[in-house]
Amino acid sequence: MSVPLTLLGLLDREPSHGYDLKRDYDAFFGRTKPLAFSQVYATLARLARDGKVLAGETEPGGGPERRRYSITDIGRGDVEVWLAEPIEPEPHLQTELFAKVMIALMLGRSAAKYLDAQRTAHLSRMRELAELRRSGEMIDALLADYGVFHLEADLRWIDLTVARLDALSEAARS
Amino acid sequence: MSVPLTLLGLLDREPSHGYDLKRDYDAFFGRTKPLAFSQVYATLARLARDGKVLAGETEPGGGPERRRYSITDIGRGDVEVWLAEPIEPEPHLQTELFAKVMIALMLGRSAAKYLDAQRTAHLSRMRELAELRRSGEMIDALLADYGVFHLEADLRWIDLTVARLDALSEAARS
DNA sequence: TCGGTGTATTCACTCAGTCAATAGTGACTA
DNA sequence: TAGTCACTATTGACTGAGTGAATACACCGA
Repeated sequence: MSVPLTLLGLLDREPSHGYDLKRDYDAFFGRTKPLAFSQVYATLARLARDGKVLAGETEPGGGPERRRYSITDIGRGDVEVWLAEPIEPEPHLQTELFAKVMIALMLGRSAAKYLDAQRTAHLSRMRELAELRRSGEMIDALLADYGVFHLEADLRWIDLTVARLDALSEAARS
Repeated sequence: MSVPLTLLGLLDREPSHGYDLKRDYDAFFGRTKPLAFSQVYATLARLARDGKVLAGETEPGGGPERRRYSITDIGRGDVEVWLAEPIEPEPHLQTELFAKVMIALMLGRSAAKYLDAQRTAHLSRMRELAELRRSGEMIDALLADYGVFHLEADLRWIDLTVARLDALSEAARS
């Protein structure tokens, strides 16, 4: 997901404190998996070290001391590049699904049984996402769509793989 | 991908050396992104520390010293559980695509332009995978199918998102 | 005998991420 | 009014994943 660049992007709107940054991140990108505070500060420290953000002095005020972070020109350049370049589309073809099937076949376990269980789990998750899509805000709906599309992709692949299991188990023995 | 469990799975076939393990891993799972030797040994060290593999003594022989690793009952149990349990289907709905679109909208950049570039990159990658599918072995074909299905899923989502860009930019400003 | 190639492992290091600790303020409450 | 709870805000110590460079032996060909 590139947490550093997402935080940098948020800081490109306006300078902010680690605490607020965490809240913003969660609101937009961390709905299902919120960012830990400690990770925000760890990331900010690395960004500051690399000259991409500037850490202000600690300023006392109503409450504990806080530190204002602002983006630098270098950081702004990074965001620019990041937004201009498309991400690598499926570069590695690496997948846990495939790994489990192969290892199962190598060890003489039933890959079909595993794939069946996986299909069930996928279908159940699809129902969850359908519900989220119906009940949530617009952003949730969009993310749910993303999930559903990829679950469907997995399901297609699972069916294909079940059909090719014999040939695959051949390959696993080599 | 869970490198530890994949290595453990390979070791569940028969004891092996780090070097050979790396070769096996690459042949089956690292076609596009091979595992570094150093990562194999680092992972094996952690597995040994946790009692999941047993590191043999260094044995001199024809060539440099080598160390034979074998799986333990604990390790075997882990593999069993791993193979029995389905993976979490799209649990986090976290995606770089979405992050870039949102950040672009927040900063007043053209998300449409980015999505267009991304679509082009995806289509080009699909042609690559079609070629791999045609020319490669059976395993490559299966992995290519996986990639193609997920690229199609992304493309559907990209189209959907382009259509909703106005509403989204509303949400990005909140 | 010199250098290259293949085998085999280790070391030192960075990045990502987690958990626990610390510390100030304000509000409620026994 | 002392206690503690909740909220704001950051730091520190640590683990796991992953990388690049270094080391070392054996064999082979020029």
